[in-house]
Amino acid sequence: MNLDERKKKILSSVVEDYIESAEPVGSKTLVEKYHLDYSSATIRNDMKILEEEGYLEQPHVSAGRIPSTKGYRYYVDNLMKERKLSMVEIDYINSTINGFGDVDDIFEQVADVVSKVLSTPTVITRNNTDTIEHIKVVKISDKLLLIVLMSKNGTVKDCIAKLTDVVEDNVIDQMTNILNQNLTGTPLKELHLVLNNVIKKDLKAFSGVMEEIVNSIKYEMSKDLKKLNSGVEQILEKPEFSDVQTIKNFVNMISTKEIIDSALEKSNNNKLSIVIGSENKEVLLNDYTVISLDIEKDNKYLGKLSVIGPKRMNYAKTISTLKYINEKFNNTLKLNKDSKAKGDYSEKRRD
Amino acid sequence: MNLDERKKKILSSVVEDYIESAEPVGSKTLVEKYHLDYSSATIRNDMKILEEEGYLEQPHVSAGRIPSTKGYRYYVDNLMKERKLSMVEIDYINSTINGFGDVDDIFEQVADVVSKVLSTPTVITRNNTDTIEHIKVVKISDKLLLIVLMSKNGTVKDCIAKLTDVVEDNVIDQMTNILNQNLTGTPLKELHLVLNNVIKKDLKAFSGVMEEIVNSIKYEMSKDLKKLNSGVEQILEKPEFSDVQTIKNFVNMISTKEIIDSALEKSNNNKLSIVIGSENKEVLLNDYTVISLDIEKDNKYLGKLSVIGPKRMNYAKTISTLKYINEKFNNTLKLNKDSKAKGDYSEKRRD
DNA sequence: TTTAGCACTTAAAAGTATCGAGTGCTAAAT
DNA sequence: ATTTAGCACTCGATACTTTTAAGTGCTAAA
Repeated sequence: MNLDERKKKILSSVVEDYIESAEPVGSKTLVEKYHLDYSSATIRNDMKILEEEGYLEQPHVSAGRIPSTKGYRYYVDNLMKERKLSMVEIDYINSTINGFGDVDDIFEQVADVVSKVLSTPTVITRNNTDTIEHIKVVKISDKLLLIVLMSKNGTVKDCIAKLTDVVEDNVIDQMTNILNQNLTGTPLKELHLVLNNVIKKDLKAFSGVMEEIVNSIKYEMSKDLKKLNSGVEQILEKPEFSDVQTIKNFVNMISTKEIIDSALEKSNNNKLSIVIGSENKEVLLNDYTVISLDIEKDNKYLGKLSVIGPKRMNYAKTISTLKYINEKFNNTLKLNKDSKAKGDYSEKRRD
Repeated sequence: MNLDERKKKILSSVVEDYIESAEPVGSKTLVEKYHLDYSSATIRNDMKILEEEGYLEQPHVSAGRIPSTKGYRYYVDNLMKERKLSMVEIDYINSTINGFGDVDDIFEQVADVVSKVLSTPTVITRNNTDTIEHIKVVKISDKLLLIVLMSKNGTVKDCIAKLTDVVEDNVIDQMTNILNQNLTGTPLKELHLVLNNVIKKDLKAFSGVMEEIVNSIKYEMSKDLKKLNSGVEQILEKPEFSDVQTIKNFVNMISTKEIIDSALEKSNNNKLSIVIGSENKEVLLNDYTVISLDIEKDNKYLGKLSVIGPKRMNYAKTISTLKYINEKFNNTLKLNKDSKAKGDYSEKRRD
């Protein structure tokens, strides 16, 4: 596992050249483009050793070398240099994320920007360890209720329940109380289960009304938290997508919820997770790399931002972009709720 | 423009065979597969005339014929037979559209189903002639307001405004009144203009608070009303997408907002609009057909549902699917608001 | 340990040959 | 006047062959 300096230089040059050119890298290229003060024959010998050790691969005998998964991994863990974002990139990010809307909206904006800066598809996943903090029911008209769900980490979700009959105001207040008593502290993930219990316990008292509300909440929560933010147009321009089958597989892969789920699952235990090529459990992802960063604000987990691209992606740029976004969340973005607002609900309800 | 019976039969057979097979149709195929009681030579003569008249095209001299835009147009206007949806299709549609959520949600479900049934991308556009009927501002916590916009046709939209300072309840009531006085009846399309005026007139009185609210509303309204509901995976399996350039162009086209806008604009004056190939103003759409249907309920325009596919799409099936959806809106789906609820706002406001 | 030199391998590009589906036209048949 | 059999012709598609060039691995010398 310990490579001498020259081999390290060769490996990192191969990785970087291949990331840039998408062409297998030959010994001559290395000598000329990178400043390796050795002859091409020497480099060739080293490359052969690097191949035998599993860091490089050769598409065919008369081609240059490309990095293997192990090669990328070594590069990412040991050789990669940090890359600062350029002012242009920073300006672009800052001017596009305006901070309007709820946390979901902002996440969507972020994913959009990231996919543009990196020319690669971006997946966002929102917080799923969050819990319900408070529920509010607002009567919009006689047969229309707006249900607002506020979570501990500051997300606000709302949905509309259509009633079949007119309901008295005090009934709504009673129901709101029931919902709050039963649901406060419930993880969003488990909300549907708890709601089933609520129905069983209290349905009789309020007949169809509660059922409507519960159904609406369930539907709202079932809407997919994972969104794929395009960038597909852009990735298709990359040279690895020059044959029809690759494109089809990629488009299929990226539209298959299960695959995206599996990709994101793997990264659960690390703040910054990099899963390269065949390190992905899912076979269809074996030619791709998934980089995810947990987005946090004030030590609260807001969600995961993931980038899916070819193995040959710009690792340094991707990572620094994600980190910058996380920084931005902590330093400049104000979110829906600041900590001082906590606990206000019970005292000052107006409805 | 008047074709004799035999030529009509030939044209419709060419169109239908080509829709099915995606291969240029030759005279022999026509004689054998369709029951044309003439020799292939006779058919060839007629095909030549149909080509001279512009209904058919020949990719190259030793190939069969494919329909031209004019040919498809004649087929759609004069020859196409109505096609009833199969029970399987109807069941699938009915079981997938559950009617939960607001009108936007239902439209999204519908687009999803349609793209699956037709194996082709579907675009939905929501109502943009609708007007504001009533605005409600709900205080969620000290520094968080929920603004609910109700439109005349029953859409409910809402957004969240984050305040920098705590605001008194009566101030919120005053602001709500101002908003309602100024905005009731405003077309959603023009909302941002009117909001600018509101800021100018009333900003001084309520400083930053109103600005926050107005910005939130603006942002919410600026979110794209047009959504592209995938189906891209499926369309790529069709034989016209067998070369990389076609796929890239298509993916680019379909991700370009301006192109989609232009496609939908054209259909503005008809309930059912069919724009075939080169009839599309936008050059990039010249190989595609856009079919749109205005969705209405109780004579209220809810939005437009559009399907984008290759010229070689199943016109009859597409049209009958769209019509079935419209019917479904009228017969079985209940929406947020029924007409009786109208006018309730002013009398019974609880806030 | 490094390097010059060279034979060798192979994918990709360019060129060539063959095949066959489908045509248009002519002349004969209805 | 209309229809049809017959046939030469065209041209894309497919398969096969040749050429080219990039890059290697090995050997022997520095």
